[in-house]
Amino acid sequence: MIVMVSDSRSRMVESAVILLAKHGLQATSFAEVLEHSGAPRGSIYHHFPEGKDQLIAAAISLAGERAIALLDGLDGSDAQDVVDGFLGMWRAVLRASDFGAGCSVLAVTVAADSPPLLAAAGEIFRGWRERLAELLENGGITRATAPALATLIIASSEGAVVLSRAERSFAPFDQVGEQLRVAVDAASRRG
Amino acid sequence: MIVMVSDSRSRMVESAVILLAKHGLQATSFAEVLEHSGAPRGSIYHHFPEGKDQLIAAAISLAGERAIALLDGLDGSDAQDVVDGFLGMWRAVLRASDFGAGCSVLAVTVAADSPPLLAAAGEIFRGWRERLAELLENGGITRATAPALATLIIASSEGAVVLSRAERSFAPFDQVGEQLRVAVDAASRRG
DNA sequence: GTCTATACGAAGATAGAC
DNA sequence: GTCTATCTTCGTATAGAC
Repeated sequence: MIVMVSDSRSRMVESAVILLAKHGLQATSFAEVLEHSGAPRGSIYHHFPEGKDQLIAAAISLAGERAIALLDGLDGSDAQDVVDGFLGMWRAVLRASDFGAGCSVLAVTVAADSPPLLAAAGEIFRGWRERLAELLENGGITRATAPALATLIIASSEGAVVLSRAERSFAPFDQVGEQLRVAVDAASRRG
Repeated sequence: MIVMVSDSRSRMVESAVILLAKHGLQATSFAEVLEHSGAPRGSIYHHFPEGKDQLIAAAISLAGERAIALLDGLDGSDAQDVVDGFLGMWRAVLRASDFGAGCSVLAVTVAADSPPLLAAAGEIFRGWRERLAELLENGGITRATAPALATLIIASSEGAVVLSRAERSFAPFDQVGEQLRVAVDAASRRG
């Protein structure tokens, strides 16, 4: 039997990830997090003595680790399959939320008022870029191209999710996916 | 002598664009806008009787038109120069703000709580995509490729600005620029 | 067009009991 | 670990004078 060290804490972090992705940083208030998670009121500053920033940092850290875990599962695949897997994750987010959700790390980046929180977001993005570059290299892309191609894939995925949310249509997202496949194919041939 | 129909109104809209790009939607409060613009307190609901949403809609509309005007100035250029011009605009935003500002339309998209405001953001993005596609076509890209390539350029620029803000470095932005140039070059050759 | 005053709610945060 | 009560600040919005 596994001991539940702190169930309400993890439920709050989980809810914060979802609320950040849907409504942004300022709208992810303690009141919203408590309602969404069902966690008890009195446990906020017990679990997060440093306040909201600590909760948000934990949330984007979790979101960051989940994306890394997804990437890990794609290691060893052909570069094209790696890209498809990564895009598939974001497509699922758009579909499951009916264009109502995006990336929690991006939401924090564009609204953060605290330098440490912004730096945390930057570290997460950098981790994604580096891990994806490794996977692309393992999938047949040259070492000279993989880092920049990885950054293109992450930047354009993030942007595509925003465009599709705003337009409430998969059209922008799928156009980006199509062009990324062309780019990866060309890079694979060059490699 | 030109009549100043409403100077404080346009100053408020101008300030809202800047504050949205720097601090996001919720942080773009009337108090901040008034302080930044120097507009008088009593004129808020005179100029914007529908409240904050009306101010924000005017702000992203202005930002949208400015980007269109920049694109218009690039019409007739080679596709590669069009892309360089578009990227140059975003690079200037990052540089002038020391990585403190991004895209006001993106900021609204990820934090909007009002469907009309989200739809307004979507229309702006769609307008950019369509105009850029025209320019690419005029610059030598085939009609079959131009729309999707335009969307890739806009999505990846938006994402690259976010990554560079978070990492406080031009590295992600410049990697994306490099890869976009490769993609546009390849598309030009195919055309 | 601009002013002051004010209502009202929500936000983050703290104190002290249990 | 969780509760209630409370404080302070800030947000949007309205009313009515000038």
